[in-house]
Amino acid sequence: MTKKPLLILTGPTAVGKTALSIALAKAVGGEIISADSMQVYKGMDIGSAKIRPEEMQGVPHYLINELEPDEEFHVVIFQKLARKYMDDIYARGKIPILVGGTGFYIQAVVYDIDFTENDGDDTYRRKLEQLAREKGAQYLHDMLAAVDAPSARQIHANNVKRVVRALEYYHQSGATISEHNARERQRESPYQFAYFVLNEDRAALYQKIDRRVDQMLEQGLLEEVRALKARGFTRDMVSMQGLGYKEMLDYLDGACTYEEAVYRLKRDTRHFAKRQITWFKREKEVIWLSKEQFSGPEEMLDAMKKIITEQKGISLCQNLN
RNA sequence: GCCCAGAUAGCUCAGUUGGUAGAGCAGAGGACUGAAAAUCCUCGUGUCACUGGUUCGACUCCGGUUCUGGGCA
Repeated sequence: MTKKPLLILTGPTAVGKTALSIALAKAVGGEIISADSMQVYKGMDIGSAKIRPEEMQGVPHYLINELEPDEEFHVVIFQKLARKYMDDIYARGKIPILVGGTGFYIQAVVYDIDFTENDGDDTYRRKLEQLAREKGAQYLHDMLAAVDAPSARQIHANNVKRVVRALEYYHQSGATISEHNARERQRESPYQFAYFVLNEDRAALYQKIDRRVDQMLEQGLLEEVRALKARGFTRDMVSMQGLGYKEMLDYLDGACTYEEAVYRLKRDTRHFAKRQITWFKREKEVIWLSKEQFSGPEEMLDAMKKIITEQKGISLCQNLN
């Protein structure tokens, strides 16, 4: 059986994924699944730079506005839902396009990473977190070293989240996460995929980020966050740890000045973009699209189509959007 | 014009009794396999404003010059 086609369009925040994704979807007969950890939440529009309905131009989008900000969401849920939507899209004879900046989510789908060994009960995790607070990060790391030395060597003691997860994995599966990771790393993708990473000159990207934050503020980011706060959403929720939300919440709570909040939002968004790029550099089989290499969007789109059809052997849909 | 305080890494500043310098931030690189817009790790040579002098040796002491704050006229 031949592998099913899958297109991926990603890149650092603010690079221009959204606009290109619509053009790509229309050109190949695709439907878009958002691979974004923040755009799933309803009411978080400005801060997450969510695509507006009128910008979609009739291209179907999934995993946008599906959850309330206090609902649970993480890779495993993402993977499950993305697969479901992909099946629907294949059934309709269309090509799914993963669009978004969350590299971890993309990896989970593209390489079909196995996450089934966990039971969803988080009492042990809570206990570990409590231990870390009381006895320190080193204590927890020592616990890990006792049961899974290779993981302990790979994970820095200060990285409490990683240490907790490794211990949790061992507790629930009886196996070590280091072995699991090594195994999953060998996986071959079940898809015939083209993984595009849109990128541009670093200085230009940083300028765009600063400008986009200013635009978000003009569009009413503060009001958006104020409304979320009024509905009772707080910093301990994953959604409220998103860029733009945590900083504005700090300001609204009186923890810092407005200027300080804006400064941090810009700075941390730049840091985030850098981390995203680091992730994609490590990811194998990616196709880098540097904006500087093309005269414009049309030329870039032509190049993408060529790679998709000729290099990847994916045939486009006859009934385009 | 006079008095005082500064002038050290892109920015904000440390620098002990003279032995050619170090933090935070910015920036760069990296990790990541159930919080990932999260979490974590690594990376610091720069005419110590300029210029004379004292000294074996000056960012450090003394003189002068320039500039920047603040004060007094």
